[in-house]
Amino acid sequence: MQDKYNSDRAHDIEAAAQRYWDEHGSFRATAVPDRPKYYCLSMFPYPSGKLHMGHVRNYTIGDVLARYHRMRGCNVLQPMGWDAFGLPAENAAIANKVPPAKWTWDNIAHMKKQLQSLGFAIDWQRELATCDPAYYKWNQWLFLRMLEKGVAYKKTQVVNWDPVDQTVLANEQVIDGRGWRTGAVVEKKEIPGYYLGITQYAEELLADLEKLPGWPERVKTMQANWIGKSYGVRFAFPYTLDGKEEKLWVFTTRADTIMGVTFCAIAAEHPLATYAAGNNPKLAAFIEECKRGSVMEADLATAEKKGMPTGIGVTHPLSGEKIPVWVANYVLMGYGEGAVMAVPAHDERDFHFAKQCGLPIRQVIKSESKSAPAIRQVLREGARAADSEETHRLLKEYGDPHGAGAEKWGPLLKEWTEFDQAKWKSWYADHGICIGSGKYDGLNYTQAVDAIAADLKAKGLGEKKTMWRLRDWGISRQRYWGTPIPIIHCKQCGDVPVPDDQLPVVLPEDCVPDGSGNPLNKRADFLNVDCPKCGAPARRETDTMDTFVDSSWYYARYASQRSDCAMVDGESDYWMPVDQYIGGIEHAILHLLYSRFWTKVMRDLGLLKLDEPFSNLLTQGMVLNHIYFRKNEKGGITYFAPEEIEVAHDAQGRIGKVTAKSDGSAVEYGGVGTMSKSRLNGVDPQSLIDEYGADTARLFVMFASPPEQTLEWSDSGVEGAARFLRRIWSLGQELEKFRKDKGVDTSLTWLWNEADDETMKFRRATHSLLKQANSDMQKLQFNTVVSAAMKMLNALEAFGSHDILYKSGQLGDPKYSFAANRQRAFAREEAFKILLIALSPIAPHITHHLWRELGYGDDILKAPWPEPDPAALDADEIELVVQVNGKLRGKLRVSKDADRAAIEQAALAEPNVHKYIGTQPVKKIVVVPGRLVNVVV
RNA sequence: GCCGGGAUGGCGGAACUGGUAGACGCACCGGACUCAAAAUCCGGCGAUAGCGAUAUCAUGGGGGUUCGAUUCCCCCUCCCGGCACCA
Repeated sequence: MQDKYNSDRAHDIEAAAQRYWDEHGSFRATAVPDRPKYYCLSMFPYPSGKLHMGHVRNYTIGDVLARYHRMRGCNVLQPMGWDAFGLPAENAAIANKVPPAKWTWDNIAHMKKQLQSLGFAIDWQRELATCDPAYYKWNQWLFLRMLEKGVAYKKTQVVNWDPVDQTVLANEQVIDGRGWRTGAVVEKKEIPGYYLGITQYAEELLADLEKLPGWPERVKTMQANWIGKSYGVRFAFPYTLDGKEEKLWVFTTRADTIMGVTFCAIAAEHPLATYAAGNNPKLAAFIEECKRGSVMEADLATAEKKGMPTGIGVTHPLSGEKIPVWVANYVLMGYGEGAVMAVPAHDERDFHFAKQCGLPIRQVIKSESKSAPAIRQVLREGARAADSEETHRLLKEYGDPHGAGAEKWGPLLKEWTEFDQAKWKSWYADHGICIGSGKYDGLNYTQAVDAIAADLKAKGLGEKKTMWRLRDWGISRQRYWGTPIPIIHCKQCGDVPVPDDQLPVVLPEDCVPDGSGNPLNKRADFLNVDCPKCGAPARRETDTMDTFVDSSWYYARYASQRSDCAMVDGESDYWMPVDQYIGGIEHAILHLLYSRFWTKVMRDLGLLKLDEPFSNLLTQGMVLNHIYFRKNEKGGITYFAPEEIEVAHDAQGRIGKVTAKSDGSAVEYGGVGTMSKSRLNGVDPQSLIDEYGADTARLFVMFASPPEQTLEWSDSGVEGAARFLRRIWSLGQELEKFRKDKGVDTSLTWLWNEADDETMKFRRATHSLLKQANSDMQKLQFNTVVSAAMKMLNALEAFGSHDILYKSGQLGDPKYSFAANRQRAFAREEAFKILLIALSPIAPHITHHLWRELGYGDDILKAPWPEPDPAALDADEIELVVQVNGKLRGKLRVSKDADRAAIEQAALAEPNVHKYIGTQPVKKIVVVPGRLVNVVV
């Protein structure tokens, strides 16, 4: 074995380990029906060119889990692939005049090499790229099945349209109302496109979130908010137009305020607005203005309230009053009915609009007492809660809820829990008792909504209804680099699906987009086809699918034999669902929601046998780095890369003066932020691998912070990780050297009766650290797993060395008996093995190497994961903490089965305890077994 | 505005179901080795007082429950993230 663990050594052993895994097919996954499986999946990367630090973090987390579960005895599947369609390839093509296909495949080749150099336990035989016709064929195939089922359909939508590029722009590509590339004023345009009926699954998508205890709460709430279920009443305002009876439908969640309606507001796109504009040019102009506005929702939210009267009046369904109808820019055509009842007294938007336009405001709700928090506190804590005026008042009025007042509190309690459970958010702020509402006066929210809904229903003018925020998923993109939508447009037959036997519709790969429109529109060979129905010349659809389609089911494809005859096969029944999915929080809604939807569709088509694709989800935090900059006189900012910076520290270790290496003058420190090109604070993982090797990179990334939190980059932290590996190496070298030199038998066995106390203690430390590491691994808290490994190494080093143990060729430091020395040697070897195994998922190369060098086995991957030895953890004596009035006053060693009385007595006998008790009488003694004694005086 | 998550030394972060706050690492300080530096090794390292043993104060702020609170409850401040004319 070589002396030093340096960069070259690391690269050598890493390459050798990777070769070993490759030659042994170590990570090939085969379905074995009876074996427990673990499907570990990291979100596949977009092949942008090279890996970034986020990838390293993401895939290291996945790899640690894959290796850990494998050593725990699971049959592990960890695949990898490429989310290879998308805009960046087109932009690169425009910039470099290279076809997107070539650019993409080149990037894939490079990034694959980088991934391999990190030693991930990936089954590369299952690799897939979504731009491969063999993959996207099944996008097309499933799309056609959806069409048949009515889950996919065609409709005309309003989009951002760049008139110069002749293409649809995503909301993010519209900057200040102009196209990001052309600078042309973006138009709102209605164009036809294909939609997937995700709303048909809204109820299930919401309800099934409960089946996902292994998902982070925040992701689930984000999805729930996105799906946006709201309960309310849909009802109509009748009116007469040109002698005909018509109805203006609206939706409201606040039917209790219906008697406060002073006008109705409709969206600019509402049919009634179009009608009213017919003989009102001013209104027509206003409607045009509204339509031209940005479709970005955030812009809408901040826009000023504007509106115009239509001149049309409708009848209030309950009071019979005449209500004017206004066109208002704050009403969205896409939600509900595109029309609302306006109650300025109890709705903020209506209020602002009414103020702006001089419309009347009528209060119909009296706020209930603002005592909800107080009620909550009283109900929870009873009579003790009287710490505010409000709780005092309530207690005085009703009595103790857990005592005499229980009966009076009953209804209040019931009401409160109902409100709480239904998450009726702003109960005390907004909900209240009806006033000025005729027969509804005195009713609370629930009662009023019930009564009003019933009355509306009786008149045939409305009923309770559930509304969703979720909209159907538009998948048509006027883009080249994506899955072609398998439709042929025929003059006679209309939109004809491409027959299954003609799939895939292959995307021509030699196109070079020039930035103006979709190049497929210029490809006669692609465009012109015969109608599959009538045979007449027809035109192929040139829109491609949203790339989120590609990523909605790739996990199921990995889990199958990737055959040309089936989208997925029986193998997926074995592997699915994904046991652990790992990826960025930025996918919390779109990708994860689409995938859940897609899985349900595939289930309904009999392709998959599960409701949810991902059992457990880990959303890893972003990677941050320090930001350094200097402001120039004009206010511009110049950024400095961290390696161009010199940081001075004061005697306390605080950051002092920060200077640029180039000119030695001061630079400002801007804290930490995400790694970005513009701020020059990115770190290329390749440079890290080149300098230290993969193990150091992996170790640092896992140690620096828990996986869900942000990770702050630190060069000295990386150095620290490398230092730790060097120490492990030296220890391994010491163990090996001793064996070679002394030729001593390594097959020692543990004989507890030969071991001395120090050895017992050392072994106890080792096994309790193992216990901690195991539980942290289970909790996915890898930073403390590393910390446990570091503690093991510290303990090992402190315990002495084999050099001393085997001095002069005989087994023994003369201080100890021969037998005791043998046990010391055993305990060290055992601890080192445990350390290597515990560390192996995180730093697989060095541990693989040392395991073999030291003759512990052929392959550390085949070593079973160790469990702590209960006998080692068992101590005859335990240490108890002694407190007086809850303050630490001393420590106590007692026998492990000392009884309460003995412990109390021993505690009272402590001199320091005496000192603090003094002459005060002892009130009571709290004994927590195995932990502490607290003497209360 | 609504929803979610946070706040612990100079820094990243530990603390199992309420039980020794600050593990582990980084930075910093002192020492050994060295002609010297780096590397390595040994020691120190929350604040205040004290030569010291030790004491007091400390987990964003205020209150509460408890023998005991970083942990549970109430109120407040600040930070981060998501959604946002959703009727």
